[in-house]
Parts: sequence; structure tokens; C-alpha cells
Amino acid sequence: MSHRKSDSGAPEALAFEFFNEVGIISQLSSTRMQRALPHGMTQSQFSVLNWFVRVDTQASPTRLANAFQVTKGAMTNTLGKLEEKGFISIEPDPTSGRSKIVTMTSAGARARKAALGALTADLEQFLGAFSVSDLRTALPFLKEVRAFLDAARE
Amino acid sequence: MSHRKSDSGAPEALAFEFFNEVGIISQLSSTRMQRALPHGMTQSQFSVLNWFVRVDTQASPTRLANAFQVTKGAMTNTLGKLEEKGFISIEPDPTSGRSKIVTMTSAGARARKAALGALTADLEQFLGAFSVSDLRTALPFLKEVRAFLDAARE
DNA sequence: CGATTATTGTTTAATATCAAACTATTTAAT
DNA sequence: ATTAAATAGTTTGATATTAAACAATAATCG
Repeated sequence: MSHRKSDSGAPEALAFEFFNEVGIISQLSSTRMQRALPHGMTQSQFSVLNWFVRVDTQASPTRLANAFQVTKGAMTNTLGKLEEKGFISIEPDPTSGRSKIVTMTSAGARARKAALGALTADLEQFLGAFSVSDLRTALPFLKEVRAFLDAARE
Repeated sequence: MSHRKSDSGAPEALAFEFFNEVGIISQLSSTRMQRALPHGMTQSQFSVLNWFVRVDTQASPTRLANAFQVTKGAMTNTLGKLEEKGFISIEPDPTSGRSKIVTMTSAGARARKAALGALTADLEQFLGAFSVSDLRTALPFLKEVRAFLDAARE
């Protein structure tokens, strides 16, 4: 046998394994996070609230969709849920009739803090098992991979 | 200001960022993989076929559901799709009236090889941008994290 | 034995997402 | 100016997934 090309060829298998592990970690951490979050808040909704703290105080739906690499339709849905809960406000952009401006409300800021608190216990447990330096070592590579995939997504 | 506790407290923020990056990589790589896969094969379906090569030649649906950390219902769906395509066979377990035995067919094995081939171009591109040693460095930590989350999932 | 409990797999309802079609608006080109 | 092309956001249909309820079978325990 031994057509080493398609099957167990070392480098591809390694890359494949990498994405496999990342996928499973993502899935496990997602469901766990989901359970911890209050207000029936999804991870997507929480991410949007965080974005308003980390990146900018306002944004259009399209900008947010790009930031999270989801479709505009998905963002329409997420923003609708956040608006229902009163966590964001969506207003027409006065400078452009087709654009909208999304901002986080004070209720949204409070909800975000509450959500952060709810995650703390889980994160503490995680940090008990892994060192900060492990994380600091792992992060740069992950960011590069993310940037690569982001750029390669034609 | 500076209540360092809830907001930008270093270690939690770092852990949070880690899961964030992992989540986005997972999402980007998933959609990309999905597009490359032939036969309208999903990642889940492809993973199941791979499992039969990597781990064992036969399994019950529950065993597979556990292996991939999805619900039994999700596995019922995935296996149904694979069976429709003739890539696996599902037979009753002669030793137990409630169990079933899933095996990969030769058509499934061929489809898996074809799928691997279709992914090769993407993986090559990825490997052009990242070194094998980067991957070898990153993998053990990811595996530990996966194992931790797996175990902590009570 | 017989009754309770556990386990296997399916089904149902809900949801998040994607892709693609669609509307409305803005910008560019001729 | 008109017409064509690009862009913002929504909607629609499909799908993978979860959680929970369910049916059928097996195991346990009195």
C-alpha cells in the first residue's frame, strides 16, 4: 500500500487535526458559555455588546456583520433580539437613508456586566487549570490563523 | 475609575480572548471546509467517516454522539444523511434489541478519500502560510484545553 | 419473577445561521 | 439627467443543532 499522499501525509494531517481541535473546543466552550449567560442571551448577542465596549460606541449593522464574519441576515436577527430586550438602540442614519446606527443602551451595558460576572466562575475554573503564560503563548498564533482565514475568505 | 475586577482584569480577559479567537477560527474554517466538500457533505458527516478510519470500524450511534459531543438527535440526523448517500450502513445489533451498529461502506470510504482530496488545496494554502512546527507547538495546548472542557462537561 | 430504573434511538419544537432573492437608496457613468 | 451599478438592510427557505419528550428494550433489585 502506502500511497502516503492522500491519507496520513504528515503536514495536512497536522493541519486537519488543528482545525478539528479548534472546532471541538469552540463547540464545547460555546454550549458552556450559553448555559452561563443570563437573560437568555446568546453568545452572538453577548459578543455584540462586548464589541461596543472594546471597539466603538456605535456602528452600522453591516460593520458589525463584517466584524463577526456573519451574514447580514444573521446580524439582522441578532440585533433584533438585542433591541427587543432593550440592550441596544437602532436608529436611522440621518446622513444616509439606507443606513442605520446601532448603539448600546445603559441597560445593555448593565446586562453585559451581569453576563461577564456570570462567566467569571467558569473562567476562573479554566484559569485554575491553565497558566496565563500558556494563554499568552497560544494567542498570537491563533490570531495569525484568524487573520489568515479572514483574508483568504476572498 | 479602575475597578479592575469585572472588566479588563487581565487573566479573565485573556481567557475570554482565547475562546473568542477559537470561536472565530472555527466558524471561518467550517464554512470554508463546507464549501470544499463534495457530495453536499457536511463537516459532521465527513467527521463521522474519518472516525471510522481513525478509531474503529464500527460503532453505535450513541458512541458516535459521545465521540463528537453532539446530542443523540443530531447524530440520528447526521447518520440518516450518510445512509441516504450510501456511505454508511446501519443495522440492528443482534445482541441488543435497542442498539444499532453503524459501519462505513466502501462507497463511504471512496467518498471520504474524495473529500480529503478536495480539502488538500485549502490545506496546502494554509500550510504555505504557517509552518509545521507552529502547528506542532500549538496542538498540545489545544488538546489539553479540549480534554479539560470535555472532562468539565459534568 | 415483577416492578422500577436506566439506556438506546427517534421525534418534535425552537433557534441560529447561511445563501440567495428582494427593496430601497446611493453612487457612478455615459 | 438618465441609466446603470453598487450598497444597506430585510426576508425567505433550508439546514444543523439543541433540549426535551417519547417508545422500546435491557438491567437491576426487591
